Amino acid sequence: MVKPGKKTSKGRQKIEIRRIEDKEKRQVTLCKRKGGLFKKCSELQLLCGAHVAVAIFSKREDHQPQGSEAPPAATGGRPSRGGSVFAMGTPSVDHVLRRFAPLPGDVHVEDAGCVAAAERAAVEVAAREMRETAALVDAEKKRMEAIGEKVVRAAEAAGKRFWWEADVEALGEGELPEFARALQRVREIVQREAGKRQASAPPAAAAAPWHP
Amino acid sequence: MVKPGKKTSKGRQKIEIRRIEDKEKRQVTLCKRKGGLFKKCSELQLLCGAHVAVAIFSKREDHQPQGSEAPPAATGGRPSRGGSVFAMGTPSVDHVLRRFAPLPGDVHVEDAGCVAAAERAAVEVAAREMRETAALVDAEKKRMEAIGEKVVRAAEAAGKRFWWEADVEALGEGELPEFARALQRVREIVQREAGKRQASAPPAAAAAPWHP
DNA sequence: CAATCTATCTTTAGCGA
DNA sequence: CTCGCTAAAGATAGATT
Repeated sequence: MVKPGKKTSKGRQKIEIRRIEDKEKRQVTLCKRKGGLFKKCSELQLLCGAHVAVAIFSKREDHQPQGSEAPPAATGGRPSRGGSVFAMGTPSVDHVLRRFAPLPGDVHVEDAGCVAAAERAAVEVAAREMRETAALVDAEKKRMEAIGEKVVRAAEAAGKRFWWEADVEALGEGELPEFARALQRVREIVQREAGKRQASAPPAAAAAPWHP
Repeated sequence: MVKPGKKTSKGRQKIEIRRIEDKEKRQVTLCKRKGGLFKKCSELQLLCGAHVAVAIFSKREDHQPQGSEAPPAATGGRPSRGGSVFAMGTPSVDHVLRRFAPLPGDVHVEDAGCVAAAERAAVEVAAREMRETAALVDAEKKRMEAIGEKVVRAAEAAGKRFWWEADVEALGEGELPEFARALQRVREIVQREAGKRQASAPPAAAAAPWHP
């Protein structure tokens, strides 16, 4: 049955494309538009056969005056760092994975390969985010800034865009099997360095390596 | 003046979300929806303060029976490889950069840092694309496949997602200045390998390193 | 937070240029 | 590949559950 005279809602209202000040509204809008954006990506891939990768990084809203950097294991294992990252890759339909999500268990991997692209973007954005977050926190400010700066610098130092992109360019399309090989070697180096650092570094604060 | 009786268009028609078979329509739709998607991203960033990275890779349409692998330098310097990559990063408004675009000169860099995220995604997708393209071409099929396979393998070999992402995880948020250092070392290695390859490889076919 | 509902506001399919 | 036009399809702000 229809309900003739019941005009319940006001319908869609026009809004300016400026930052939504109301924290709650902003959160709701993010949630809704995130879904819409993913749908658009999915459609674009289906309609045109294009590959699409998208990543959304929401800043953490609260900048609670730190001091309670105690491992908030209660939240799910992930400490209070950045916001949440939502990413989607093609051709997977709506594969959403939440890195740094409040719930560590809600990650479903259907097609690791396809997700890789989005993952990359997500991590990159996350890295940049760290630097900005550092501006809010004060205790680890310097350290964080140094990290962010270094990462960015490494990119710029490569000449232009991103170091490995430049490499790909140089290699061209004809030859780059060595590239893959070097890639693995890199990983070893980085991990070794990471190992050193990890060994000498105190298990301080909220540095829980979150178990997937 | 209005033109009262002139109903020129049929207005938006409903379509199914399946691959558009008509090549031309597909192209137009890609173009339009790409714009819409970028706008959505821009709005999301402005409204919610979120960071967004998106990359779109359009496959090359024609799978012309190879045999004429002659350097198509006439097209603008970039050879006939993949399709086009359109990427956008935040907080830059609508920064679109066309990697592998037909016109090598139309790249404007406003904020390298912000674009990095999108760039990453773009390159990643491009890499994957190469492998698929290989399925069409026959002459270089094996070589291309090997490349794609290796890259993907390198990623998986890292344990999970992508090699450097895993590294970032391992490092946690507390320490990773070494990461940046290793990153630069990587670049050297890769470039050295690339140099070898380039030196020994013939200046064959369409391997023009497109000058930015 | 996520799902619904409704009345708009926004995007875009089809055609041309 | 991009841009303009028009009208219908689709997305979503605001309120509610």
